[in-house]
Amino acid sequence: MKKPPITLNPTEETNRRAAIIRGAGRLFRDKGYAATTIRDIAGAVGMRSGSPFYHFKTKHDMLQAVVQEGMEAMHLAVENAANAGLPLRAKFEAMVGAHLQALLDEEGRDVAATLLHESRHLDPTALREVVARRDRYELMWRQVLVELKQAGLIHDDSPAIRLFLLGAMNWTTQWYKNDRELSPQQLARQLTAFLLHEAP
Amino acid sequence: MKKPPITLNPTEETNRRAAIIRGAGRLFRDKGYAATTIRDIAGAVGMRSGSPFYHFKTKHDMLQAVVQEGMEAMHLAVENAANAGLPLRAKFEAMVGAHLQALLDEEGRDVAATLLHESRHLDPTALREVVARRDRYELMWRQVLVELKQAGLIHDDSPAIRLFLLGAMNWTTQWYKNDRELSPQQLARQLTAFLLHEAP
DNA sequence: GAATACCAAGCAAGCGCTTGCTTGACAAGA
DNA sequence: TCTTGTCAAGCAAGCGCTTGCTTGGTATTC
Repeated sequence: MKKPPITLNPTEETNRRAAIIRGAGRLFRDKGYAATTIRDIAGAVGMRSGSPFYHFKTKHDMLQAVVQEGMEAMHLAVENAANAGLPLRAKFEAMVGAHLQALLDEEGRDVAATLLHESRHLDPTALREVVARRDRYELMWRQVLVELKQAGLIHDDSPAIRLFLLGAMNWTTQWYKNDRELSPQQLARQLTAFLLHEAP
Repeated sequence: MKKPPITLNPTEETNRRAAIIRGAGRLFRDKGYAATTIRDIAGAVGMRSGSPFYHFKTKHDMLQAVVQEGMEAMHLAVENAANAGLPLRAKFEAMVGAHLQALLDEEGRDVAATLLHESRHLDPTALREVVARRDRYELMWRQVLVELKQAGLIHDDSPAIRLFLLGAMNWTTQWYKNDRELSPQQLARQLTAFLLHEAP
């Protein structure tokens, strides 16, 4: 049905749809989905209030697009870290680093935070998709925790511990400032060492 | 200015102001502040849409009251645990248990979750108060982490580790179900043992 | 009869979204 | 080369509805 005249680089600034997703993500992260108006989003990309609806059917669809992008980015980043062929301890730290970087780095932190904090405003169908994908994501963490326990590096790999770990990482969106001295990778090193009870 | 006719038990169901706070807290937790309407809140306590304004000047004031109650409950619970004269390890577990219980138990979980997730909708003045109080709250955690390190039970008591710990606990609001087999106290025991690297 | 607690009704502003129309770029036909 | 037609992209205007909040009135209680 759609046939763009020339298939150019989709990251081009000329791609207005992507610009709307980025602007919406930014606003959803800053003020929340419900408190963000279409006029806010349109203004953020230099449009008038009716124009975003040329690219998206509803405001809800914009949220869905932002969340989708957040899921893909996080899953991909951690999957790459898990499959890089690293030895166990380094793999674990790399996964923590990938999760934190996707969550905190300038590029991508808006969509990731929207995924974490605004998914509840999705309709039931879209929410089910998010939950299913999150379950697949957590499988990777379940697996690495099993390996860590088998190696004797931790003593508990139960679901509660996995959720505590994910919580420790996800909560960074609430306190991490990008102007800090600590990079996401340094944070990952510090958290990993602490969890594995390594002496300094 | 306000002078209640009889200072009776404030948990009495006849205290409509407290009922509004509870109902609002419930809704703020479930749908978020911005997505909750005055009509929702009024309906939750059996009023018409204009009546809550007899007890609160604005919707924002309702949020402020809910957050205030959440802060007092959490601070008091953990403070009691910290000052109960327990030995170090037991004190730490008691503090974790108090924090989790305030966050997860039926009574109080709505206001606590609102404190954690909706404070950003407060105006700058009210927000400063929340931040100041949170800083005093975190002092208690900073202190116990220092003691744990001195005792050799952990190897890192830096700010990042403290924030990771608080994040692990705070994120439970996103996954804990009250119909679970695990109570907040059991969760506290499990998390404490894991962090202190205790063998099973 | 004053104070308390609420209701019925409604107002102004803002909301998501729709509509009819304009604009600039591009390609094809004469 | 000039016209003609098409299309993506967006604008101006506004519709119907919801929002937070106000107002005037009314039971009930002391």
